[in-house]
Amino acid sequence: MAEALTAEAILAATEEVLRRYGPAKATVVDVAKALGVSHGSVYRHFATKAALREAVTRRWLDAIHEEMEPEFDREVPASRMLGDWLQKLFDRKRRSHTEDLELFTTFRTLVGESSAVVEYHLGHLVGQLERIIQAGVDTREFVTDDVGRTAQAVWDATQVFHHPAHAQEWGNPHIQDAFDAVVSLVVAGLRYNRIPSATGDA
Amino acid sequence: MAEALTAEAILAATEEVLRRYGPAKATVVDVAKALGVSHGSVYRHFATKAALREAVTRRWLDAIHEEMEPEFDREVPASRMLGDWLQKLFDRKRRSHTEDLELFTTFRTLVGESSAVVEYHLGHLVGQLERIIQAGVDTREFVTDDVGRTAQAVWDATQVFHHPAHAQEWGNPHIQDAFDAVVSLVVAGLRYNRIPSATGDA
DNA sequence: CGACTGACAGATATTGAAATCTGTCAGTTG
DNA sequence: CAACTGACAGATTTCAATATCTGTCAGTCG
Repeated sequence: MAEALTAEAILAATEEVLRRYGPAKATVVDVAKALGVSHGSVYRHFATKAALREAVTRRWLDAIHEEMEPEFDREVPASRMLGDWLQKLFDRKRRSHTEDLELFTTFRTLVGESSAVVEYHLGHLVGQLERIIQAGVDTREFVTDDVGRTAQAVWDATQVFHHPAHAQEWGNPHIQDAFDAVVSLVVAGLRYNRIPSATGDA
Repeated sequence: MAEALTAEAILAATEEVLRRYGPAKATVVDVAKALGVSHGSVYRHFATKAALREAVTRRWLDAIHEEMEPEFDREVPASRMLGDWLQKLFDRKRRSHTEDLELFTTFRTLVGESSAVVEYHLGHLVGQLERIIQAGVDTREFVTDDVGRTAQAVWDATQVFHHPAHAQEWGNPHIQDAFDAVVSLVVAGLRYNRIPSATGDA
């Protein structure tokens, strides 16, 4: 009674409950129980269970945004920045998959529930990629007609290394080799690539 | 009674039953019923239900091999062959997804059941890619230190356009654009790519 | 004698009744 | 009066009984 119930406290409790029981068993009643309040109170802050889960998902994804935010340094070539950024993303995903499979699975389920949040998240990451590629274009290291389109292509070409549907492949001992090969291919492509625009000419 | 029960007839009936009832409902009893025999007879030809399903899967995948077999023509540049091959594979997958979603889903389920067959299938397709890339290397159109490794990289980079886990994205109206962008990037990479070998130097 | 049947045991799937959960809201409390 | 409770209706999930399926094999048939 001493403290007022905040949205933040509910989110923290929800994360805890999700981690404990998994996405299939976690209920709003569980969250309320963990907070020592009635489940009706939770509904003062989140209109539905789906909204509550979505808020947790958004929080998790925002943490990734922040961690992945690229730092620009004129001394570092764009190809290096790009490789490091992709490696960092891959490492993060792979680590969370191997070190806490249960949480990873929970996360994947939640992500599958709120496509709007995910779309925003993906757009944000591709935006970071775009800025790195733009830096490469500015220094003449990369060549492309359409930075946004190319950033999306790089994202698409590396899906195997960050899309959760491919998580089981991340345990393969040769996966780092495969990653290096794809990044190398993509970087080579960026050095001399002119993607014909959808409406443009050759 | 006139005709003896053949493995071939059982496979055809199994395909029909799978198409009709889906992978979850299709039973060995259904297959036997469709053939007008007791289900015990089916077990004379296939040791288990899993083996039966696997045989159907192998058959389907073999049909893809055959259809995808590249034709070599010295007049056609390797980049064109590669693009056409990838486009053909993408079209085939996308078409089967949009035109007969139910069968596609059934197919995906079966594929998920027999990893050994799938591994063989993937190896076979990557082998076809390898031959195309080798043709490009022979004509100096492509540059690479390791054709097998590069073929795998091209495969990995285009997963979004053939891995069934990404099927829902194939309905996106901009998917062909995304495909073109990735293929263009990959082809540009092949024109000047030296993937540092795992143990080699820069 | 080789191809097939049909009854069987154990494993798996289906079903429907009971329990639990979600979302609402009139009422309680400080 | 703002924050919360707890009882409620309808939706969803659980669970145990029941039915079906898989895989085997002794026995039938031509």
